[in-house]
Amino acid sequence: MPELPEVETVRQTILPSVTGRQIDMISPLTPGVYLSGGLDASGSIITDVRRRGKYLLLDLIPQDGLHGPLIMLVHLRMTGRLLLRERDETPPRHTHLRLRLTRPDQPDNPIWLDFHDTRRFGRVWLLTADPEGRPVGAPGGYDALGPEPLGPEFSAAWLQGLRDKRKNTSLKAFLLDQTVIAGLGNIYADESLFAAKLAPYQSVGTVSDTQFSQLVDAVRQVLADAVSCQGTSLRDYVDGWNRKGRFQDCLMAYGRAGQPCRICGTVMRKMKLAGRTTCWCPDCQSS
DNA sequence: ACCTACCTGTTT
DNA sequence: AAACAGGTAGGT
Repeated sequence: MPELPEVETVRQTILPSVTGRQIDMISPLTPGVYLSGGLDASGSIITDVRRRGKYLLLDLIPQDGLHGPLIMLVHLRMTGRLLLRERDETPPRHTHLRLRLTRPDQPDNPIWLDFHDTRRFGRVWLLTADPEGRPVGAPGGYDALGPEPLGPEFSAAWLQGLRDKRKNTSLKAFLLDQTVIAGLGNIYADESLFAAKLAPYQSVGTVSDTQFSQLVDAVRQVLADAVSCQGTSLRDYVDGWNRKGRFQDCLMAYGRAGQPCRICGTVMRKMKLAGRTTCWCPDCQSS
């Protein structure tokens, strides 16, 4: 489900409700989903919610004075959700972790934050933080993440520097590689290539400097638009208050095979690339 | 770079 | 019954 715009929207929706609250109870409901590594989050105060690629990081300060800062690292994978609740209702099916959160000055006015995941691919890790606020011992992909696409290090120069090493890979596979760009998935890779007017099967080695520059602009534009629409809700995705996004109404490429291109009217096509269904306009994206 | 596995639910 | 779904890790 969630790519950068959806994860960012979840971050923004839960941030004001959880910041400053204390985790006064933590309930793992399904074995294997919450990996605490022997650490204990209960009693910690949540001081911030950050995002890196498709990961969310809840910054925690333990109150026992015995431990340094902790980070609760969350990856929603395909169908994960973080849901705020104002009542202690029975956890719905597929709820795997529940946090009870109170304000230290209002201990009798709790809210709950549930991790819900139909397919159970998602994970929540509890990790220590290093002095720079980075998680220690994060799962494999985290430390290898490439630049944030909406940040300054993501540039045509960065992509050009990868061109030789990755010359034979398709642009689609390139954009899905989290070490190249952190946060794109199947939807926004297709949307970015459409916006850049580049064919998804074009090999990286044949992309010009000008085209890389167009691609950088396209990725930034698409992601910024999708964030401002609070993400794409096709099936499962909702924000922290169980609300759908609106970007599904703005899709130009993803899921549009067989339908007319919204620019030129040509019938959109699809092919399998990097193991994922890929949709493109054979006219606008001819390269 | 490709496969398969991990899961459940929905659509064909 | 089979294919497919927003993702990633592990093996080849």
